[in-house]
Amino acid sequence: MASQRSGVLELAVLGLLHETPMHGYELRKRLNAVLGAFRAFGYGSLYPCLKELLAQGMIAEEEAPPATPMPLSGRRSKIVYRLTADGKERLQDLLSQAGPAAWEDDGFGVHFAFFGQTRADIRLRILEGRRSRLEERLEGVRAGLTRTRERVDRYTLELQRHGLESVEREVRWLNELIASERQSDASPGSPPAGHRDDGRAGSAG
Amino acid sequence: MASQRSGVLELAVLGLLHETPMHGYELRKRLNAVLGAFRAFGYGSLYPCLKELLAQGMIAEEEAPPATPMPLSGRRSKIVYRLTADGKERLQDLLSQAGPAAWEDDGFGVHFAFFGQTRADIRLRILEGRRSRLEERLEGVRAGLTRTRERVDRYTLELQRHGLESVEREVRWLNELIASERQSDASPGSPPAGHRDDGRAGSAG
DNA sequence: GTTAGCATGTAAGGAGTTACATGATTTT
DNA sequence: AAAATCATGTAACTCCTTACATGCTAAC
Repeated sequence: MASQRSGVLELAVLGLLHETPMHGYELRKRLNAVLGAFRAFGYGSLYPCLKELLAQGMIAEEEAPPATPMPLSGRRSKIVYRLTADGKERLQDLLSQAGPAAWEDDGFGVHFAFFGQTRADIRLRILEGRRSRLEERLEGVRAGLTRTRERVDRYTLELQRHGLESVEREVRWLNELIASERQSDASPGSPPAGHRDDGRAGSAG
Repeated sequence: MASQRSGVLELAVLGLLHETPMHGYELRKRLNAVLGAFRAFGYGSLYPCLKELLAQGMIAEEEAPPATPMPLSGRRSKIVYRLTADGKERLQDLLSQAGPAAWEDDGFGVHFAFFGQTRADIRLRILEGRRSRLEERLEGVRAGLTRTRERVDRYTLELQRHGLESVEREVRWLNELIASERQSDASPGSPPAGHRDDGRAGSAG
């Protein structure tokens, strides 16, 4: 066990491999297509992560289908990974945690990306958690702004302005999402997203 | 010499102390007022940084003015730091580097915050560097989007959409800034004071 | 007289990052 | 056959985070 690598990468890898088996290089491209706007990972991060997930038994090398052209000898050039049962369990476990890790800057994007696999109540908690996190941040910055008796130069000010605006934007976005979530939650006739909403969590508040 | 701590914090601390001497606690508040929309630092990051900058001679403990109420004995409860000559030099050095460190996600905010201390040509290079960085990112994500023959669920899609929009927004912001920089650069008579007014077309949304 | 905020720190560790190294496969 | 891209990895490092620890000072 030892290193519990509970970072963004692990979740992202498990989540992507849950959709379909892949090899590392492809994984990285998908990774940067999905999360690319927020963060990027290099191979130096990915391969060690794969190595460890493999050691933990969360993923396994997929045996190549016999139809594929064997390179030459027994050595295959691509290593296709798939999620094991343990890996699926771990993924579900990670996606069920509605804590700071899920709504801080680092984690939010990845968690959101796999909301399709996440229970509706957890989704809501994460969205609300992030929103209040951002609102705290707004307050903090605004407090610093109003208390500005120091002469702040125009760049510092412009940065704060732009920062505030971005955060406000995200809050509005979250508001829409939360409203949308509540709506689909309240109407049992229409399923929330694309596929399955397994285990209903009783009633809403 | 040894550890050269050339991270975000160092620059931020040097930059803030250049404006006015402060003690650690206050420094952290200013830090999170200025950069709070992008990132936050705890005391566990700040104090070690101060310690090292002190050891390097970049900052020094300010001697308290005799008028202040001495606590009891020689022990003072607040430690006010000021920038030394070496520190100012180091700050200028850091602010003169128009490289990836200045336009990647981590560094850009801090560098921008202290543009007031930065040479005009460096400012422009950093702004343009960041813009092309973001444009690369846009291309990467868009490439992943168009090549989406896989069924992506609506959350992944919504995340990409929101991410793209945010990045596009920042690009537009950078465009305005760059235009503004070029303008003030070209007109030596008028200082770059006036912050952008509206009146421009386009930004409906 | 006790909470809340001010103020300063340390020890241990994590989650990637950077730079390097190598070979296969496809395109030009 | 050269160049680009695909594909996989390692070693060393770093900047910061988390959790902990302490005491002073103002407010209620």
